[in-house]
Amino acid sequence: MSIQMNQSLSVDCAVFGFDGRTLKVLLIERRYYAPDTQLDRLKLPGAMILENETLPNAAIRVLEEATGLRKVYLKQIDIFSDPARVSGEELKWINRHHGTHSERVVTVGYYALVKLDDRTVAYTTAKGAQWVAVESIVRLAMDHKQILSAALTLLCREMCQSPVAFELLPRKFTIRQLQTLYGAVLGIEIDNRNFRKKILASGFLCPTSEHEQGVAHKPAQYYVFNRAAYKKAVKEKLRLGFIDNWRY
Amino acid sequence: MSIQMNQSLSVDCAVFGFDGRTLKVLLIERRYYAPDTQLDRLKLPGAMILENETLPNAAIRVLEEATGLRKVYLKQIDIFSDPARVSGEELKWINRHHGTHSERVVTVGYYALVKLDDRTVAYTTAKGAQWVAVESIVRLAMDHKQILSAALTLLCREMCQSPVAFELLPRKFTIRQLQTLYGAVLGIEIDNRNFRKKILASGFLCPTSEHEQGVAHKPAQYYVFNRAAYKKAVKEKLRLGFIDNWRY
DNA sequence: CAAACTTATCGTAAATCTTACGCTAACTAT
DNA sequence: ATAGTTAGCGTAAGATTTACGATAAGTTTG
Repeated sequence: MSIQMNQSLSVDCAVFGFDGRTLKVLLIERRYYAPDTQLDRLKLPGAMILENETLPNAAIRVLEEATGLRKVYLKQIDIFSDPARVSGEELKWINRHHGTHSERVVTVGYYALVKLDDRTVAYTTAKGAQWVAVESIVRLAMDHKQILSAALTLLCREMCQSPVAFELLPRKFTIRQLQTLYGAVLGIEIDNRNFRKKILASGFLCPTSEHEQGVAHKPAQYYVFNRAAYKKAVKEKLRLGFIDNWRY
Repeated sequence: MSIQMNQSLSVDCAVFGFDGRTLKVLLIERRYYAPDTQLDRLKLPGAMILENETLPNAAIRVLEEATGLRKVYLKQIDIFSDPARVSGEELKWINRHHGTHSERVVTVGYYALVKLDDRTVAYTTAKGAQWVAVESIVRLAMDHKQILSAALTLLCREMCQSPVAFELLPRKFTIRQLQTLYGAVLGIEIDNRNFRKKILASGFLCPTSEHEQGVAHKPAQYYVFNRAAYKKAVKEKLRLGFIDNWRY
């Protein structure tokens, strides 16, 4: 029993985006130091934590580096502290890549939600990163597939319990877009009439004067998320419930 | 910009217990290495992470050391990674206490729920630890008050969304005990008739053949928590909801 | 251009759930 | 015996959820 030595602390980020149809995650190709090794090619963006930096700040730094965005929704997933989570070739790669001599790397997973607009897509692809449909991902470098799975589980829960969905949509969106997003992430079919009713009843959506254009059906109105109304509502009511709601 | 050196990773645990009236937390008195310093006396149980140990395992180790219990409900609260969260005298104390030379200590907070039975109380008090009513705590060593506050916030949420309350009660309990616990932790008054209805409707409680004895009113029946029924229910239904429940 | 197709948006009624609260039962303490 | 307490049952009003009908407003097709 001894206190550990040469351990490193890193952050890895699962960055999610929604293209209107499916949920995507940002992956980067890692540079091999030994091209003949059988290491997986794609990984989540991540970095070692720096001196005088909190973990959330490290995640923000990684996010800005990867997407060019400063204000993104960020949430911690979990800590991945299995002593063997990176070892062998993977550990060598990390030490080479970062110029460290770590025997162990504990990482903190974060997930981020970004709006997949042209600017962001241009920035990330210019950096050689890729937006990959989440369902199609089978393996990733190190234990990043595990981190991604944990991120997805948490995202589903968060989507049901707080208005994080809006982080994935443009500022102005239609109710149908919101519905499609919920359906895609949760993997469920949603009745559009009841969805609309429930969402509008919340009072968190403000209609704009704009409507869709050029769609092959009745054009839908655009809405914006009213964060102030949400925060106010949280303060007062809203106890979400195991065995349903408590509103005693 | 350099990778950090001499950092340590620790775990700290907020261990909660319920004595039938109020929520309590386990605090330990720390040994001073310089009795004249003005450091706070009480702290949460914690430890440095060992080589070849995951963080959850470190928390389990701390818990067993503090309470003698092996199987306790454990949940991660958050990571406390402010570079200045321990510094000056506090940092000196830590290095002295653990025989380290760290410049920085990142800690992972956990909260634990234990049944405050005679055996556990005897064990902890024999160790010099104390069960302190949560509302009465004003300050703690280092940033442990902050960790405790974060633990409480999370506990409230968890109590509403999953059946963690049973971890704080004896195996056999009355519905009134459960109600008192919810009321105490959430700080709300609960109508006993509706509470009973809601709890029983969940199907997660099994009646036993035993009843209270020697109470100055109609003796209540004892129930046990049916974990299997709960797990089964989770698998099927139960999407808890922002803007209420989704059951489409 | 009319018909077909698609989604938006409004409604409504049945079913289910929540909430407030009355009432009797069964104990102990006085 | 009486008062005081909580257990435990029930019920009715009010909200919410759910399933689904119907019309509106565009584009695409023939």
